[in-house]
Amino acid sequence: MTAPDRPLSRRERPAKPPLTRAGIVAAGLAVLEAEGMEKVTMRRIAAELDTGAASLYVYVQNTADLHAQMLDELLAGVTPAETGAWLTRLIDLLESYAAVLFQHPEIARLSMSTHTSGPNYLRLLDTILGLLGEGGVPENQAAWGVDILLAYPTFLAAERGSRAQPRNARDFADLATHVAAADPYTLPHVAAAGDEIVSGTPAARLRWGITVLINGITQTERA
Amino acid sequence: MTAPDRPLSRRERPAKPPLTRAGIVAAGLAVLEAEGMEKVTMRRIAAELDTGAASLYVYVQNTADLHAQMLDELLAGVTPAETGAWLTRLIDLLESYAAVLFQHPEIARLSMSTHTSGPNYLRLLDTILGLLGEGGVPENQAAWGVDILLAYPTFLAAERGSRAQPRNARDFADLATHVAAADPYTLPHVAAAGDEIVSGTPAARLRWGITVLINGITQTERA
DNA sequence: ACCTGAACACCGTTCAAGT
DNA sequence: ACCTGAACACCGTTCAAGT
Repeated sequence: MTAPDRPLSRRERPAKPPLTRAGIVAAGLAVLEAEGMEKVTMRRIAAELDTGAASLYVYVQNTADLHAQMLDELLAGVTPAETGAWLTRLIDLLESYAAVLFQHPEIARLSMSTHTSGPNYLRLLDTILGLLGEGGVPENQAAWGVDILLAYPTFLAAERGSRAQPRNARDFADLATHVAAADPYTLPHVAAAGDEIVSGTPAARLRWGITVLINGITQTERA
Repeated sequence: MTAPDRPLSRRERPAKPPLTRAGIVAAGLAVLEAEGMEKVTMRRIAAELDTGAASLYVYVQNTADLHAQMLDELLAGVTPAETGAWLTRLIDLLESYAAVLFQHPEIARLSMSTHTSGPNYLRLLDTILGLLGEGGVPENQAAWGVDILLAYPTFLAAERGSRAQPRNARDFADLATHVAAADPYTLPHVAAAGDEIVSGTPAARLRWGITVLINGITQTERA
């Protein structure tokens, strides 16, 4: 409405913080929180920082690089309890990892293709290895086991993260419908199991799943 | 070079097969095979079928719908052995599922966000439930277990599918580098486990992982 | 009913030109 | 060295107009 008829001088313009890699990642997370992953584009983030998309390329290699950085930043919040039995600490840690991913299913999806070896991810890996070691799991089983332990929360989150995601909700309802309508002749076992297949809250399935994985890792020797 | 100076008449033009949903899915798979997932776009597929992108929307709701359809089509090749012990048949089936996904990591990645409840997916579900039942696994454990059994191959394929994928290969090498360079003070367990973490062929890790999951599912009661 | 071209509203990334 | 605007080469999806 009251647009000035000349460009603002440097003194008058609101101070624009300098671009940094961290600032770009933070802006990316802000957009993610506010508008979801599909709005996390170079152009949108640049707008957030009051600049052009091209300017970001001084600090960020490409979109994949940015996404990996964002994921690692989110993992900063995943920390273990300091006391307690190794098993409860491990389950808690994995549930907290899952919680972060459930809040950001799009990032969970991304983390399958765009890996991070950022400091927070490595710390998480280290903590899990430590806990498995405490539980007496042989080192070679633990080393391959971490991968499996991190995979399942990621998968569950990607599959049905809680963020309002019309497409995904519809897909799952779709599966439920197909399972309910399964022809007992062509799909006898699906028809027999019925609701059981799609039953349970994500939290309940996660908890059981984590136990399954830990039991399996503990009890399965490597050839 | 020798372009005709008038449009070809209907008789002269090479016969153009009519558009069908199946034809569009097949064209999508052809493009996937030839040029990779990132080229599987509405426009590219339309070009393949000698038409415009808009024409596809008569048969396909949107990109997600198309992708789900493509995935289900790929699963047609995943079929179980007819004889043998339930355990070896189950392991074989999961390895064959994994093999398909390893050849199409981009589809594996996609299948996390875009679900299919297509006929082939449901058949796979049914077969696995049947085999677990044969193995004496209680029905409620089997019903939640299928999800876990299908998750791990998907995750592994998405993570390091074999198709030439410069970004992914670099990421994994990156992780290996970080693991190798892990500071024994801040990351003691990673440093101790060292190479072990990134060791083994995908096939070997997959086989051990499947065994881990089956053992866990068999031995973990549901509350 | 099916098909089409053109348009709309976007993308990531590069690059020459500025400071 | 950093920043910018403009350009390049794309996207998915919609829609009025044709057959």
